[in-house]
Amino acid sequence: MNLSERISRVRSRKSNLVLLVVDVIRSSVLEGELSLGSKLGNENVLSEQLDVSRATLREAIRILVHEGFLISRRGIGTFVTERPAPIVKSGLERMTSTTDLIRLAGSLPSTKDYSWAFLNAPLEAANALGLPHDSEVVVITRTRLIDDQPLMWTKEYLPLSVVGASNPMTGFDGHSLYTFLKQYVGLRITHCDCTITAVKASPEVAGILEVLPGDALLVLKQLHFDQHGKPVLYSVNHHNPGLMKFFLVRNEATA
Amino acid sequence: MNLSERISRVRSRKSNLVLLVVDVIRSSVLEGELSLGSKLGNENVLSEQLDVSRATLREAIRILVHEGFLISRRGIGTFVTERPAPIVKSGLERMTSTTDLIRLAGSLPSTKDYSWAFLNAPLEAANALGLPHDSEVVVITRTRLIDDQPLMWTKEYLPLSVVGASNPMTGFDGHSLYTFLKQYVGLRITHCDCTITAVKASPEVAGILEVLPGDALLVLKQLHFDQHGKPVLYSVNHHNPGLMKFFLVRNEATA
DNA sequence: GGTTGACGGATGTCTGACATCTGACTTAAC
DNA sequence: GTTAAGTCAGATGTCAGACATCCGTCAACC
Repeated sequence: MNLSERISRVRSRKSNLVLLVVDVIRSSVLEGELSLGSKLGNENVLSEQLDVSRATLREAIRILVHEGFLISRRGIGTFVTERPAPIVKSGLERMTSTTDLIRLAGSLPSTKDYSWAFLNAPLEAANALGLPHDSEVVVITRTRLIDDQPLMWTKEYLPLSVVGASNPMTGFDGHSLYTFLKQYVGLRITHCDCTITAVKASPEVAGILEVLPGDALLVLKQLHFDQHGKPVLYSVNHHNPGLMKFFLVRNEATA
Repeated sequence: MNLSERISRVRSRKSNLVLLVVDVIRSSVLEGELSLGSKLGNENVLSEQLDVSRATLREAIRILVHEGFLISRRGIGTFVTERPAPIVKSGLERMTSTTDLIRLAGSLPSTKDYSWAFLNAPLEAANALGLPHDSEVVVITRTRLIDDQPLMWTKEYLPLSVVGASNPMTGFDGHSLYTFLKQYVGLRITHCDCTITAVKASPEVAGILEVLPGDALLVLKQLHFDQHGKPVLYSVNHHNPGLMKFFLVRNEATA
């Protein structure tokens, strides 16, 4: 299936032609239809093939260049970046539901000790979410397991302005919070700011994750944003580094 | 200084007007001249103010939307994202020289205990670099300091096929290995695969980083690739998490 | 009071043109 | 024969103007 076939197939569905073109070109690169280092057709020809204007195509190319998939050289052409095949796609730079991640590894995901409560937000969470310091929030606590081994212990903070003060968690099945927010609250999490650090396991957390007190744990603190750019969820995850490592592709700075 | 003054000041210097406009708008957001959640002028007006065409401005806005700084709503306008804290740009997803990173934070970078030697590559490094198990490599060891406090302890493995067996490190000033590889070996590091984990500090490493034995350390293991997609450098970095946290923007999976 | 529809304003897209850079080729000079 | 300068085609970079489409507002209407 070539580029123009791809685009005509889904064109009717949605607005935002630019993002559609981005997806089409990126898919072609990832699936190997455009080989590494190869040259794209020139913009006039390509825009004709895709049946979009050159301006639209250029906005799409800008994004892909920014992502590191393409590289444009004035006077020469636009090329697919020469990088080896991504080893594990969906590294840390993409948000992935923990459930999916475990399934992808061929293992069995599960959850234990799920509970939620109204609590005053700790200072750290309130600051991140931009709430007054004594605000009440919904705090969700749970432990995620991989093949019945404790993988991560999570605390998630939801402002009442997001889930409402009465029956805030109705409809939540204990698995994917993203899916819950989308289906029952109408919020799509589009990105999050993630801070990574390491701590020694306290006796309580060690018990939960079944490691020794004092063992090193990976901690991810994440502030999630919805489609309007508003912070709607703050989470703190403690990981057992013996069971979970994080992977990431880092790119050369463009400036 | 408003936007148009900014742009006229540096316009002559460089090509790529789009990236210039990106920088100008992003700086305005980060420095607070455009407040969070505020609306940008409409594209026609703004392009006149910046003295660029609307097409150029739109390519710049696309990038900033993609980065999460702006959000465009059709029929309404383009707004600065409501992020509580200005992002430290150049997060983990971009490779940045440690020296630059420390300078950017307004602190003083330095190095101590620099040394290198020919050694047989440990299994882990040999596997990553695709070398036979008994291969000799150049191993560089050093400790990076921020304001004279130990920040990270690094071991870096270079195949002899990269630097040569005779006088491999001539020209290296002990600071930026990237710069050395570029200037003296002709290799540009374009990206790296990075694995993040956490370990307990051994007595030796604790002594080097001036933390307590058993403290949690962040470990980055990185396989660096050159412009041809070949692995040319494997590094293992131990970080003091009290002095260094890693930041990252994670995006929604597009598929 | 609630619904409908017109309207202004904003982003999304298209068209066609010119500017400028790059690599390759041709040509002239030594 | 070798080297240097000049020319040219082709590519991206930028520009200008136009129309399409979506959104919030508000007046008019039932």
